[in-house]
Amino acid sequence: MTFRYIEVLLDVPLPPLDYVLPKGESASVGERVVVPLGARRKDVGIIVRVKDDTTVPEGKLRQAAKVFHDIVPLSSEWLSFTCFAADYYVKPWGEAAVPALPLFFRSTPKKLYEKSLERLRALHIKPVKPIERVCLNEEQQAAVEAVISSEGYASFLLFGVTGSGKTEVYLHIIEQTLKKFPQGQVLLLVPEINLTPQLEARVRGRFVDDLVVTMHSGLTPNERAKSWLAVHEGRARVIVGTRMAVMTSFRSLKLVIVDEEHDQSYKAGEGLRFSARDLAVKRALDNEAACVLGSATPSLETWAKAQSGAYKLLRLTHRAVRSAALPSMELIDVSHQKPRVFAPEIKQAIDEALGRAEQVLVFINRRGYAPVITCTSCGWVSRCLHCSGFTVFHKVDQTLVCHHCGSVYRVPERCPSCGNPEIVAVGTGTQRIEEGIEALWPQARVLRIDRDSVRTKNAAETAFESVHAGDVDIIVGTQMIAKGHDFKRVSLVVVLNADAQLLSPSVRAEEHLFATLLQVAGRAGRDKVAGRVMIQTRFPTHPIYADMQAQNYEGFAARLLKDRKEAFAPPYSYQALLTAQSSSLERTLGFLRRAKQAALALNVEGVAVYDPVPMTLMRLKDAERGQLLIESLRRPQRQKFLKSFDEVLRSGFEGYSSVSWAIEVDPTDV
DNA sequence: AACCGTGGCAGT
DNA sequence: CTGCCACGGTTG
Repeated sequence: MTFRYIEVLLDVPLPPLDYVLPKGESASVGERVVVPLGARRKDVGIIVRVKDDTTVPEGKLRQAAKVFHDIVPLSSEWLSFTCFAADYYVKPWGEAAVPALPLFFRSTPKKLYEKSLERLRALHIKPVKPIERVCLNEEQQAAVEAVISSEGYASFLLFGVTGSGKTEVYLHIIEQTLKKFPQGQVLLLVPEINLTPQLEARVRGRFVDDLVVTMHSGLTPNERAKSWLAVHEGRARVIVGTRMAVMTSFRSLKLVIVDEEHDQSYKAGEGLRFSARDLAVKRALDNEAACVLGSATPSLETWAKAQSGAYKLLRLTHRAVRSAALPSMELIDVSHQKPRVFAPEIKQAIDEALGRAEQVLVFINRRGYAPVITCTSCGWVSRCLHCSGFTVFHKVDQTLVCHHCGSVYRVPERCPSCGNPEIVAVGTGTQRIEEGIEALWPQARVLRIDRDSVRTKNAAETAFESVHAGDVDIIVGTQMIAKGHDFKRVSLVVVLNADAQLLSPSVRAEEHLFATLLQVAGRAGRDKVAGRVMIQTRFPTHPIYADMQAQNYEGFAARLLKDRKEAFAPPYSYQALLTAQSSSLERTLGFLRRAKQAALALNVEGVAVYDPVPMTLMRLKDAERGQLLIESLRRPQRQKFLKSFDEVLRSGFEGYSSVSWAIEVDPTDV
C-alpha cells in the first residue's frame, strides 16, 4: 500500500516539511528523497513519516522529485537517536540528522550516480600483517571479564594509570564481542586523528578477517562515504573514529568504547555542539550494548557517575610492562630563583639522562618563540588587529602570529607607538626552549614537535617515528607529545611553565592541568628504563601538586567534587550558555541583556540566569563576543527552559537582527 | 541557512 | 532613476 504524503527532514532550521509523493512512487521511513525547497533549491532530505493526510494547504504543497531506494533505509534507532540529540542540544532535528550523513548521500545525485555507488561498495581490504604483542595481567583479565559477562546495556569506567594497557583491554573486549555476536558491530572512539594511524594499524592487525574502517575529518569525501556505507550495511565490524563517528548509522551496534574519555576534542565546537562521549553512552543504551569509557584521569562527570555506581568502575593500577614502574614526580621550586630556562637540578638531570643515552622529553604548552613582544620604552605590546589577544613571536620565520585567527604580521623594526628601536620578546614558547637546549647541549639531537613543525599528518608520523627509532635525544613539544605515544626510551620528562594554566580563569583549568600533567608524565619510563618527571613551578605548595606527586587522581577528584558540590557547580548542576556575537560589543551585550529579560519572563522554576559578560577572548576575527550563563539543579528543568528560550530567541529581538547567537548545552569553558 | 522582496538613500 | 545593502519574512 502506498501513502500520498511524506514528512521530510532537511538541513534547514525548520521542523520536518510535508511533500506529496509522485503517483506510483513508493516511500519508506528512513529513505532519502530529493525535494524542492523555496524558489530554486533542490535538496536531499530524509523521510521520517509516510501518511495519508496533511494539514498543509493545497497551494503550499509541492511534490517530491525522487525517492532513493538504493541503500537500506536509515533505522528507527538512528532516527530516534538523532532526534534525541537534536532536542538535547536544542537544534532542529533536520540540522542534527542531515549533516550526519556523508556528503555523497546528502547531495543531489550527479550523472553516473549508480556507478559511483557501486564503486563505494567495492571496498577492497588492504592485506595487513596479523598481530598476535600479548597476555593480560589479572586486572586486565578481570576488566575484560566484567564487560563481556554483562548483558544488554551497561556502562563501565576503565580507570587505568598511564601505560597500564588499556588498549589491550579494549582489543580483547572487541574480540570477544565480535565472537559473541556474529553480526555485531563495535564503535571505538578516539580523541584525534593524530592517534588514529597507530591505533588503526593495531586494530587492523588484530582483526584481519573482519572489515575495520575509520571515520574522521581527514578522510576524503569518497573514503568517508565508503566507510559510512560499510557500517550502515553491516559489512564493517569495527569502526575506529573521532567524535563524528558517533553519528554513524549502524546495523547492529553491540559495543561502544570511548578512549581517553576526558579529552576535550570529543566536544563539537560548531553545528550541533554535541559531546561524543555523552552521545556514545546514549547510543549504547539505545542499542542495549556495553559501553566502556577509558581514562587515567576521568572527567569529573564520569568519575561522579562511577562513584555513584551508575558506571561500573574497573581499575588497572599498575603498568602492563612488568619492568615498568610509575615514574617518580619531583617539584622544582623556582619561586626564589631568577628566571631562566632550566633550573640547575633539571639541567643536571638532563645531563645524566643524555649520559646514559636515554631520551628526554621537554613539555611546554605554548608554541612559538615568545607569547608577546614589547617595547622597552613605552610598554607597547604586539596585538592582533582582528582579535583581543597578543600576537606570538615566531623567530623561525620572523613573524608575529595570532594563535586565535591565524593572522600573520611582520615584526616592526621600531616600536609602532614611540619609535624606540628596542623591542624584546617576553616569555617562553617551544622555539625558545629549542634554542636554549641547542646552546646548552650542542651535541644533542633536538626535535621540536608542535603544530608549526609538523603541519601535516605525515610529518607528524615521520617525527614520531624518528623518536621511536632513537634518532633523537631531546624532544621539545606541546600537547602533541603528551597524548598516547608509547616512547620506550624516554626516561626523563621535564614540564616547564605548568603554572600558566594554573593562573587561567577557566573553572576547569585545574582539572585540565592535572590530566595534561599526568598524561605527559606517563610518557616516562614505559619500558625498561626507569621514569623521572620534573615539574618546574613557582607555586610548589598548590594543592594540585601534592595529589600529582602521589599520582593520586582519586584524592584530587574528591577535592574538586567537594568544591563543585558546595558551589552547586557541574556535575551537581546543569548549565547552558547563550553565546552571541556582532560587530559591536555594546550591541552584543545589549542583545544578551534583552535575552536575559526574555529568559526571566519565561518564569521556568529552578533555573538561574546570570548577567551577560564579554567572553574571555572578547574579540575573535573582528566579532565582538559575549555570553549568558544559565544554570539549573535539575536537567529536565534546564531542558524545558531551553526549549522555550530557543523559541523566543528564534523569533528575534527588534533592532538586533545583526547579532548571531548559539546555545551551548553542557558547556565546558564558562 | 538561503533566498526573496521591500524600502531607504547615495550616486554617475 | 539606478544600484547597493540592511532588514524582515518565508521555506511544505
